[in-house]
Amino acid sequence: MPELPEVETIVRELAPQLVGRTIRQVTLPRPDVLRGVTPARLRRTLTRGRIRAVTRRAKHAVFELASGARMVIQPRMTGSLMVHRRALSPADARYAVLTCRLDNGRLLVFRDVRRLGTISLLDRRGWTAYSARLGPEPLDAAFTVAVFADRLHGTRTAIKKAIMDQRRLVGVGNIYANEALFDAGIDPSRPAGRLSPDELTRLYDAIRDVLARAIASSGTTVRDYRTGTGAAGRFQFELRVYDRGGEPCRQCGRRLATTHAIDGRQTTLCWWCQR
DNA sequence: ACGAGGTCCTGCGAGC
DNA sequence: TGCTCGCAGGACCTCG
Repeated sequence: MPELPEVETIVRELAPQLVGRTIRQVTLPRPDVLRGVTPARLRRTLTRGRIRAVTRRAKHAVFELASGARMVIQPRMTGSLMVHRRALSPADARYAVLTCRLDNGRLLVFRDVRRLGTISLLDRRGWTAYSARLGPEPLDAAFTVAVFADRLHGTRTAIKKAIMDQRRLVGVGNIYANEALFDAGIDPSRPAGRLSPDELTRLYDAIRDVLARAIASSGTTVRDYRTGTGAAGRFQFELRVYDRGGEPCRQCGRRLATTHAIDGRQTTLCWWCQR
């Protein structure tokens, strides 16, 4: 599932192939993924649009056009973004949600099997408002441990749920929440506002470290995720807890436990190392 | 203000 | 073997 490192990887690979290109033709076989924009308006805005930048905000890929319009794509669970050199295979075409034919003949394709992903279209003002509703970027220099502590202050929500709340900080989903809490040695069910300054610092460091290491490995492929060139990520080989329920803890050797007690999401932890 | 739970969506694996 | 059922889960919604 694309979280911050996966979307960052996708965007870094797509940008050199897309920036400066003009969109010639748009096909939208699955318009139910659109949010706040009609198929006609998206087509009209994209067609003949020149791509000025491809960036990431939170877990979203942002395609900025010369007109100032931004198409924001959230891959969510099973979404992928790729540039194809030739016509799509039947398997790709089956799940294609949006296809943009470029002036060099290549195809930018948003593919999403489950279609929990979304596409929206924002003008400058809409983008400012959209971005303002999201929390700070955890890898930005402005995101200090003091900012992190402030974002968690006073809430009794489980710390795992809190760090996945995109209004508090962005980019952390289920995989990296599990990993960061293990790395920091913190029980995921602890009330967020009750963490000691030392625990907050450890978790802050763990979040930034795991995200940076995952970017260096081009993300985590457990099932569906592919990079912008179609390759699998490599961080699944570095995972310490996620998807490892029942297996031995890499730190103490005890059996890792999986629960669904926090927000109904799969949580894997070591009861010994995360007390 | 916050927490709990429902909704979207479809492939896959468990179980009978 | 072939079927049904429930799970995977990020963001957004409503209800209490």
